[in-house]
Amino acid sequence: MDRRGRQAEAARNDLRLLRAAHEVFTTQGFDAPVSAIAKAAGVGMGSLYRRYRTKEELLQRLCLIAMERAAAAAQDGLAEADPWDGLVLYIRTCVEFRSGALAPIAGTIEVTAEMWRLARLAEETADRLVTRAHEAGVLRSDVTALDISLLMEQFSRPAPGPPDEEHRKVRERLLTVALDGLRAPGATRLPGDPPSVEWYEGRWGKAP
Amino acid sequence: MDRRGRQAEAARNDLRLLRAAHEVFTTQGFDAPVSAIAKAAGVGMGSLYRRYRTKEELLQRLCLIAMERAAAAAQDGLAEADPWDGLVLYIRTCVEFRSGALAPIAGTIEVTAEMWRLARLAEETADRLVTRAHEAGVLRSDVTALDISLLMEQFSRPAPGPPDEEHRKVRERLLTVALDGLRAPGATRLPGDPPSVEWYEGRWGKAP
DNA sequence: ATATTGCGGAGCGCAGCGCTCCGTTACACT
DNA sequence: AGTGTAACGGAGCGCTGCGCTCCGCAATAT
Repeated sequence: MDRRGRQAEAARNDLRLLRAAHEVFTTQGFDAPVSAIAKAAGVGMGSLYRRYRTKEELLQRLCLIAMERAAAAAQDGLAEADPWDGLVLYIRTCVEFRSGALAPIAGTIEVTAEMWRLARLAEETADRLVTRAHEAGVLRSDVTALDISLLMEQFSRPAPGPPDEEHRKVRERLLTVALDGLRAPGATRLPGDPPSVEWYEGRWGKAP
Repeated sequence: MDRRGRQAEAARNDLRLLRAAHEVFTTQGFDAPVSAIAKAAGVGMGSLYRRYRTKEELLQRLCLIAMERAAAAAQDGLAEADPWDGLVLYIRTCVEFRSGALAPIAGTIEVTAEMWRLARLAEETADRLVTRAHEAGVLRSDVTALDISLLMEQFSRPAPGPPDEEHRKVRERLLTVALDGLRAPGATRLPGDPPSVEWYEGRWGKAP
C-alpha cells in the first residue's frame, strides 16, 4: 500500500477517482459523463479507463462500497446502547453519504452476486435495528424497515442544478423533521399497505 | 371552447399535451425528450410544435400552470377553518401534482415576468398559511415557510427508473411521516440556519 | 542511454436530442 | 360532388455530447 513512486500515485489516483465518482454520481445522477468524474478527480481519462474497463464497472464498484458503508452504519447503530439513537445514527449516516442515491442505479447496471450478498446483509442488519426500536417502543409501529430505506432514498435523491452546499444543510433540517415524525406514536395512521420486498428488490432486476 | 370539428380536436389536443407534458417532465425530469411528450399525448410532433414553438415555451407554460395550482392550493388551505388541516391540505395537494418538481426547472429556462408575479403571489399566500399555523401553535415554531416549500420540492423529486405507481403510494406514506414531524412541538431542534429567500429565488436567475 | 510503465487528453463513432418539413387526412364551403 | 384549407403525424436533418480508444509524453527502473 505504501509503495513508492508511481505505484503510490496509482493508489492515490484510485482513491481520488472513487471519491470523485461518488460525489459526481450522487449529486448529478448516473448519467453524468465519465469525463466529469475524471475532471473532478484531477485525473486523465486514460487513468480512469485503465482501472475500470467500462462505466458500468465503475458504478458496480461504487455500489458495492456504498453497500459496505450502509452495512457498517447499521452495525454501528446496533452497537449504540439506546435503540432510538442507534436507529438515528444509521439513518443520518446513510443520508450523509447518500447511499440511497446509488440504490436505484441498480436498475441500470448488472447486479453482481457479491452485490446481492452485501445487500442482503445490510438489509438484515437494518431489520434488526428497526425491530429493536419497535420492541423498545421508540419507533412508530406502522412504519417498516423498507419504509425507512425508501425514506433515505428519497432524501438522497440528487437535486437539479449545480451542486450547492446550501442543499446539504436544508436536507439536514428536513431530515430532522422526518425523524421526529418517525417517533412513536405516530399522530396519523400511515395510508396504504407497506411496500413489499418483492417490489423493492424487483427494481434491481431478477434475484439470483 | 365547445366549438365543433377540428377546433374541438385542437383544444382537446392542447389539454392532452399539457397533461402528458406534466406527467412526463415531473416523473422523468426536464431533459426528457419532447418526442416522449408527443407520444404520451398520442399526438404528432407537428401538432406539438405548432402550439409551442420551442421546448422552453412548453416548459414555461407548464411552470405557470403549476404556479397557478400551487397558489390555488394555498388559497384552499386558507379557506379551511382549522389552521393545521389547511396547511396539510396545501402541502398534500402540491405534492400530489408534484409542483415542486417543476420549481427547479426555472434554473434552466427564462423566467417570465408573469412567472415572477405568480410565484410571489403563491409565496405570499403560503406565508399567510404558515403564519396562521404558527400562531395557532399547531406547527413547530422552528420551521419556516421556505422549509416547507423545500420539503414539498424534496418529495416531488423525480425517481429514477421507469414510472411506477407504487412510488406514489410510498411517497404518501413518507409524506405522512414528515407531516407528523411538522407538528408542534418538534422533538428535536432543527439544525443550522433556516434557508434564505435570496438563495431560494437565486436558483431561478436574477429577480426583475 | 535505453526500456518500460503509467500518464493526460484530443478525437472517433455513434446515440439521441430539438426541431423542420411535407405528404396525407378531415373538415368547411359552394 | 368538388375544391380549398387547416391541422395532422412522423420521418429525417443537423448537431450536441456521450463512452471509449489511442497515442505522444513524462517519470521511473535498469
